[in-house]
Amino acid sequence: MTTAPLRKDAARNWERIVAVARELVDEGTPLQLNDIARRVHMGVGTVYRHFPTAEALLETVATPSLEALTAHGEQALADEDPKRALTDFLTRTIEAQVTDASLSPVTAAPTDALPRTTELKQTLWSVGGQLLERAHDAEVVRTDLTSDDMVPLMCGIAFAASVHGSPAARVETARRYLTALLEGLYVR
Amino acid sequence: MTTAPLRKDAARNWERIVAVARELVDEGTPLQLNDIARRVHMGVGTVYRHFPTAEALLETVATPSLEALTAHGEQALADEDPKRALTDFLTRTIEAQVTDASLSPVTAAPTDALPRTTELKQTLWSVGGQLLERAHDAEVVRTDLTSDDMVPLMCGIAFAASVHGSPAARVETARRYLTALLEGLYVR
Amino acid sequence: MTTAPLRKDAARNWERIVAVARELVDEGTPLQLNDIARRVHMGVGTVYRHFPTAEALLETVATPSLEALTAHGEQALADEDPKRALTDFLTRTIEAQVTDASLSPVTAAPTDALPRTTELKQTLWSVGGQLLERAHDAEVVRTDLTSDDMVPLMCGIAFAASVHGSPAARVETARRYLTALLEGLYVR
Amino acid sequence: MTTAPLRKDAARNWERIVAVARELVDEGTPLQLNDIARRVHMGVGTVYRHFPTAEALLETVATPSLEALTAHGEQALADEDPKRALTDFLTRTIEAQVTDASLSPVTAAPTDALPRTTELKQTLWSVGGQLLERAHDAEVVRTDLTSDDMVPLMCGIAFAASVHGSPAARVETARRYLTALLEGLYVR
DNA sequence: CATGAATGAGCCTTCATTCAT
DNA sequence: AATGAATGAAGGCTCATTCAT
Repeated sequence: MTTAPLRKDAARNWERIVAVARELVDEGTPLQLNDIARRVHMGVGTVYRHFPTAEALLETVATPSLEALTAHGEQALADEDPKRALTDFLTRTIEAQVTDASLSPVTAAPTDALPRTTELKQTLWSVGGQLLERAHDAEVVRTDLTSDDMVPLMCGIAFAASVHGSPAARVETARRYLTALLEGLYVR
Repeated sequence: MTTAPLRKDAARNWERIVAVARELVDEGTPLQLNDIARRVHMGVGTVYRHFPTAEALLETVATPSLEALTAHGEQALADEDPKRALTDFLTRTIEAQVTDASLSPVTAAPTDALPRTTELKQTLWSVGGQLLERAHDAEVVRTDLTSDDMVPLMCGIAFAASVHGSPAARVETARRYLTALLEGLYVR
Repeated sequence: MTTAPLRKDAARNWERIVAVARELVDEGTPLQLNDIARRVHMGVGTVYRHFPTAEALLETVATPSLEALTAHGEQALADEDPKRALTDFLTRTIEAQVTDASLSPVTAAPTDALPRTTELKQTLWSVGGQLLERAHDAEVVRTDLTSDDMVPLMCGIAFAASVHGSPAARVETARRYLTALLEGLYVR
Repeated sequence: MTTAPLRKDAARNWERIVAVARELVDEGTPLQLNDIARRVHMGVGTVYRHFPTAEALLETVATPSLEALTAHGEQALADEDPKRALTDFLTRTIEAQVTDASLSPVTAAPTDALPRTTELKQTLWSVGGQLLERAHDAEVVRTDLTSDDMVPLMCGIAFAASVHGSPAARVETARRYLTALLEGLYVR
């Protein structure tokens, strides 16, 4: 589904690489294609064929989360309460960022390795922008923050939660920070 | 003034190393002791003698900013208006973080290379904590954020401002983000 | 034949590295992987791929001698004369130690880099132990030296022969020292 | 007493350097003049002035032991029993070698840094040679080992005792090895 | 004499990437 | 397609020795 339909064995290889990369991301190990090749018992060349750079692999690992976020965002657009819609969306975004270590670098990167990533990120920004705009229009949020600020702020909160916190407490911490920010964001 | 009085020539070398390191930090180049030795035309050993690790050098570069922040914080403690004191302190902190690239890593690091750094960071946390506590007591801020959250939040805002923003606009962006956060923080 | 069947070109490289290492050992030069890479005109990485540490390379160089000693030891076990068997074995061991500079460090090392080395050393100790035990049983040797003393004593004699002797005379010297020791060892 | 009478403070420095070097030798730390300078709180230059090389310092550390051995040897020459005299001398030598880590390298070194060392070593060889010769004349030892073999054999035994043995057991082990060797040496 | 800053060769090791098989 | 050997630049760090102060 990435580009061209892969042969069955090639597809299996692709899956195994991504699966192992996912594990590495989860345990905080940096992705090194050599390392991964060893772990999946393939030649480096094979790994390079599937993923020309470590970034491409990382983005592939992040893709499901990005897709899920996008889907949620689109559902939120269907919510008739603009404030709730925005809050839900941002909460999910933050939770995902804090939970999935592949998201922060991919989200914050100024440039992407895969077109699919660019596409997803744009959709996400767009959805976020629309949600914010609706909230603006409904006069439930202040107007000095724009849709361009959504991504940085979410990254910032995720980052804040990762400073000095046990990984276990991160989700809770991030929620608190988001709450504080939202309190500031909402018109009262 | 750092530890022991250096000989005049050694002091000059120390200065040159720190100066070059400062430039590298400003242009976003990672500090590498070998690299620095080449740039200042000294043997690696000389650089290693002055700064046993890259972290020690980075902290040395960051020290003046940390000292300035501490000084400002202590002035803020003298302000009789708790809200203004806190706002001023946080604003300065954020401006410094965004302006001086050496601050973020040093601030966020769980462990320090130099005792002086530890000392300054502790003072800074302490001052921030006191300012927040006063604001609490004066009932001008919400109580669900504690002094332990100050540092992460400041780091988060600085990080947020560095995502997707031209360096030029960063100070302004960071101020806006801080304002939003403060709006959420302040009791209304 | 070491671990996995290597590709032809890789095998050739392996051979060249070991050959050069052999020369260096013979001329008393310490093994340094960088140095070897330069001498065999390969990238450092290639040498590191084949031999992760200098110890691993040294043990590889020593392996043939260890194998030969083991084989001789097993032949000696077939000798019906316990005294002659022990004498032959120790004589060969000493000659090898004095002749091949890779043996002493590998033999004396408390820990090994390659499993094969551990295996060979254990076999060797075991064979030596059995030969000594037989001699004990036949009451041809004193009982205050045990099989645990064989290795140290052989190392000691080899070391003694290397003190103050021209390399040329070492084998002869070592034989004389072994003779003296055996005279003391044998019951009379 | 080394070369020229030192000024009082210089003498004190000399003593401190040697004392620290002694400790390092005892704990198995290699002698590095930089390291020592730091430990005795002197400039490297000062240490270098007193001891131009690490070898010179090591020999200085070893000197008292060498002197003691020499003295004992000369006493042994006064013993009218040639066998006992030789045995005593060799026993003491081995015990010293095993006990004092500075002796082995100095004894085994083909060349010396200090004239005093050369002198002491020669005396020691000479005394050992005389003791052996007397034993020869009294027909209590075999004649295929000569005085030139004394030093290597003592070094070898000390080395053997240091292979695979807990430091605590070394003296005892070395004594056993010496006994075995002497049994082979003595005419029966 | 004492000091200790400076030197820089030299060793170790890693890793992204290429390319022959 | 797959393999994995080879590459070598790059970075890290140590330490014996010199020499300006």
